[in-house]
Amino acid sequence: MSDVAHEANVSQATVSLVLNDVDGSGISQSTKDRVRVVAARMGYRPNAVARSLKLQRSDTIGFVSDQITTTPYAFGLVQGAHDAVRSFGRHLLISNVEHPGDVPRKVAEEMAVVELLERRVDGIIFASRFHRTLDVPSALNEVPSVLLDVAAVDHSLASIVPDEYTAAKNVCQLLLDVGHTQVVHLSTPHETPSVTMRRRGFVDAMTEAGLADSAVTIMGSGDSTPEGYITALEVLSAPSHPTAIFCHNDEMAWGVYQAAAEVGLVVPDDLSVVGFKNVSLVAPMLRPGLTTVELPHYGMARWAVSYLVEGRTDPVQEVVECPIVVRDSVIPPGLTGQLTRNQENR
Amino acid sequence: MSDVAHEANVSQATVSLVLNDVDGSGISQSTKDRVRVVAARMGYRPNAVARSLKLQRSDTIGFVSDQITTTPYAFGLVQGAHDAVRSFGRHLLISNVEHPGDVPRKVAEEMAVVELLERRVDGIIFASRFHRTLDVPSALNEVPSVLLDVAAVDHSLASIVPDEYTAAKNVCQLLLDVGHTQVVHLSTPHETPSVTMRRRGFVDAMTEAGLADSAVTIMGSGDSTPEGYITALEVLSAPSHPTAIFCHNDEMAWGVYQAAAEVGLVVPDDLSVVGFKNVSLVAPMLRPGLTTVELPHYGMARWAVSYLVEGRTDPVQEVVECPIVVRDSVIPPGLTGQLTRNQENR
DNA sequence: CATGAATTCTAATTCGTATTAGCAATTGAC
DNA sequence: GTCAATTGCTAATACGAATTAGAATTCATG
Repeated sequence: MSDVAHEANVSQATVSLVLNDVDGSGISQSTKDRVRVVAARMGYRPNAVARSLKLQRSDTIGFVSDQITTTPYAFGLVQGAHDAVRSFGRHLLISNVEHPGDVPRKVAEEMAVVELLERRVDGIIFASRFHRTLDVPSALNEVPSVLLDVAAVDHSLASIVPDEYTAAKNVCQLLLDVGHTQVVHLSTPHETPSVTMRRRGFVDAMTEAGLADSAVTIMGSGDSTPEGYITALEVLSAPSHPTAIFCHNDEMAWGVYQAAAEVGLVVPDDLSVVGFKNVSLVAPMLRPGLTTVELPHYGMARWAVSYLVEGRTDPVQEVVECPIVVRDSVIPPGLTGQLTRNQENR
Repeated sequence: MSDVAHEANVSQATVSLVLNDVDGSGISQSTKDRVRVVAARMGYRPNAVARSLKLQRSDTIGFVSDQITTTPYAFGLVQGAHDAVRSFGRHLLISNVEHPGDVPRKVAEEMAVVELLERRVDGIIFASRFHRTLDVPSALNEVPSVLLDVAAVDHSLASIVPDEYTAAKNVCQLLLDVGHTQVVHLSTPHETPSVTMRRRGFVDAMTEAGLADSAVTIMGSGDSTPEGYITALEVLSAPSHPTAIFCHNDEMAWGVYQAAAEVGLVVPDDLSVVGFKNVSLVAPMLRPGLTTVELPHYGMARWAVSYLVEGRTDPVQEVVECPIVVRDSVIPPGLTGQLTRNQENR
């Protein structure tokens, strides 16, 4: 900047005033033009580090997560945060806490936050790959922060989570609406909010339909495709099998498709299936397309960024609706044979 | 730091010397202890921005990509870069160029790089979601840079790409080794290095096996699962169908599985299938598990980071080997009925 | 022509740290 | 008791920009 100033025969202050378009600076148009031309000619490029130091603001947001950058699951979160941040002219500093290695997770998380604070981020988004309850790093209180998909034990920080309970209830209702009465919930043996809320949504939907007794929840040994397959195989091999299955997630739903094919059942003719999460690599690729619940990760992350950029600090607890994505895996029970499978599945 | 200095009755310089453990500084042990205690008690946290300004080094690496952060495909690249960077005590500034919107891609890329330069990153990794040839932003020359999965038109920058040609040749060889002679390559109508190198690998493997005449490459209308399905359906419905299919990627291979099921063919009994990319959400989840090629994205990204951290600037053109991941989708042709499908597929 | 007002610019300071030259006090040697 | 060497610390400066108080010049007015 000094070089530009010298070359344009003005002071460094003038260059700063011109390039930042400070109004009320009273620089004559001719000087402004001259400075701009010289700066362009010399290829002047502002030093954001110096700028940050002076302004006490880095135009950078920290993003701490567990496995998000690392897995193909919740990349909508990073994507939303990244896009939103860029649209505000800021940048994203990502810190993934995954391999705790020798240090316990809690310590690793705290360290990640502290490192971001040292870099003077203007705010921090603390995200989880799935909705869970956490004892959140205390250093988060030193800067505006938002919890993404994380239910904190105390509610002193703003947070945004999906309404998985209502979503689960709604997809189940969708099954009930077309006439299913024998619905099984294929769940997974974890006790995160994600899991329990989906279970509760299922149970409540069934109960309200007067089907409390037939609301069967079955626990697989995990939440992946092969685990869904194995569990579904048992369920579907039994003499009387359900006419619909509500899966904890799309991956397990795929396992259900595989198990159904194995025992000669056709989806959706003999078995309706719904998933959860709308995994882009799975749900739309299955044949027939899987009806599922969309977790609005992208929008949630955008909201989190907006919250920080707007300078808010109030501890709102946002709960967002999850839209149902209807595809072709649900039809009324007992329609077997009435539809020619190959044709109606596009 | 001044506050700490004042509280410990020393100068700011002393605090700096102590906290940075400068050797040869000649600070007495007692003073060191005192300073450290005071700093800890006051919760002193260094300002990385000021540090960067003074040291002319940000300990930050820029990561520019097209769709990586955004899609579940090549997340191994971000993951590797992130982990490597963290292990060196640095941070990653991610800039995804995707929605060019009103500005052309080239301009958007150049802008992304320039923004990173303004933030004084110590180096830039310029990555692509898939291996392709690009006219790379010229601003990359102003800072140490590595091209990841990008073949630049000129070779002035270091780059690292997978050896897709050899990998393709090798998987095809694997099919030939077990006895297949009627092999079809299911490709996609793009002309990126990824696509052409896999095609060439296929053709060369076939030619070297004396099967040049039966080396059939079929182009789908795209590279996704449904597109693979549609194309495979045609291929497999023909009176005489191949005994093995080499797919451009895992997603298309899944489409082949679906098409096979549709026409009553069993994988691998009636049809062997190999994919490419080892997509974690697909290849291991298919039944039978898909034999495919692993693109070593994680390791490539780590290499790129190491290159930058080591301060290298030589324009190496690294080409890395892609391991084959053997699962259960390949067996010799003509074994139909000899294996009981349900049992051997785990 | 003097005075005040407006215009146009600059000098000086600041942000928080790293680093070097050098000062003061202590110790050692004779 | 003197000088040199050593120990232990500090003052001062720089990094690159933003910002403010005010200087220098021009203009308008009576």
